[in-house]
Amino acid sequence: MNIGEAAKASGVSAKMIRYYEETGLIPPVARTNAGYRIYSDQDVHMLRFIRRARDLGFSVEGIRELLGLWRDHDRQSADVKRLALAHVADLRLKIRELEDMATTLETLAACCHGNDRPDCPILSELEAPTALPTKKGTVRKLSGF
Amino acid sequence: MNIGEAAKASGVSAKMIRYYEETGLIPPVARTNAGYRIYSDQDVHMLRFIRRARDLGFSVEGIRELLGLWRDHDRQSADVKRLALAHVADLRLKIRELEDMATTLETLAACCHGNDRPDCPILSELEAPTALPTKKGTVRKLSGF
DNA sequence: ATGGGGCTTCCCATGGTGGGAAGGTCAAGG
DNA sequence: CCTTGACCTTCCCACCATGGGAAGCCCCAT
Repeated sequence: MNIGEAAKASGVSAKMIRYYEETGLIPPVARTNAGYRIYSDQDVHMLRFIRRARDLGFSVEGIRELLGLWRDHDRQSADVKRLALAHVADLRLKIRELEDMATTLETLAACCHGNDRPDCPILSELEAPTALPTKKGTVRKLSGF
Repeated sequence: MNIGEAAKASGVSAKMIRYYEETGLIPPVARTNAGYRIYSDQDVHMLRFIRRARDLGFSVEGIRELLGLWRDHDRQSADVKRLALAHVADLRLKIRELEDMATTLETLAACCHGNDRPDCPILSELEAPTALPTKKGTVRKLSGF
């Protein structure tokens, strides 16, 4: 199977497949005499695994660990669970950060007349923060997503 | 005021201040004979504005628009409100995506024994997705945050 | 006058992803 | 057999916002 077909079959773009190979997330595949990469159904299977993990928000590093466990038939499911729940914790943290931003902004917007006059509490608050419902002292750093 | 002092006073790192200047988010400031940047209280005021907007998750482009309105004393507060609410919509969308990922993973983790045996529904589902509570056909692309 | 801590610019890296150029290859149809 | 178009290869560049670090200059206090 060509890289294009593998891409279509797995949902991972050809560009990304090459990238994953280059960075060692997946092992180099066989080549034709002309240098074309050849993919087996097994390979596509793995690519779909990766794709699915990306869908769930795992970083490439996280996927590296997942793949390790996937390939290790002596793995302990507790390890997988730990990995998954750690990722959930990351997600929930990020969600809380975004939630705080959204509610703060909504509160401000609700105070804004939204008319043709220039006075606007949103800008005022950006100018001089007045300790609004943003708890825990301004999170901001989107903690590396 | 030196760039270092301005950074401390505004909460924006010196590196980022230079970057904002370079990319035209803020106008170039005056320099000493030796080429040192000099910041006025006004400048620091603007930097704090920027910092605060970043805290609320605005992109630099978004901030560019906000700054435009901020400087425009004939602005209409409706424009600010529109900008803010559009951003809230982005945030909420992103939140929903992350939420979906988290609940899917939690559901899977709940099905995993988490013991020393290798069988694990999390890996199974990554291998061959079985239409779990991920609504709306796998969002995945973290829509450009 | 010297030393330490600023400042300057410039380059590089991150993480995933896409775009595109230059060149080789393959298969189908004339 | 040759052309054409669709594929493949590698390589470089861009994004966004941020940090790290080097080389070199500058300012102030001792």
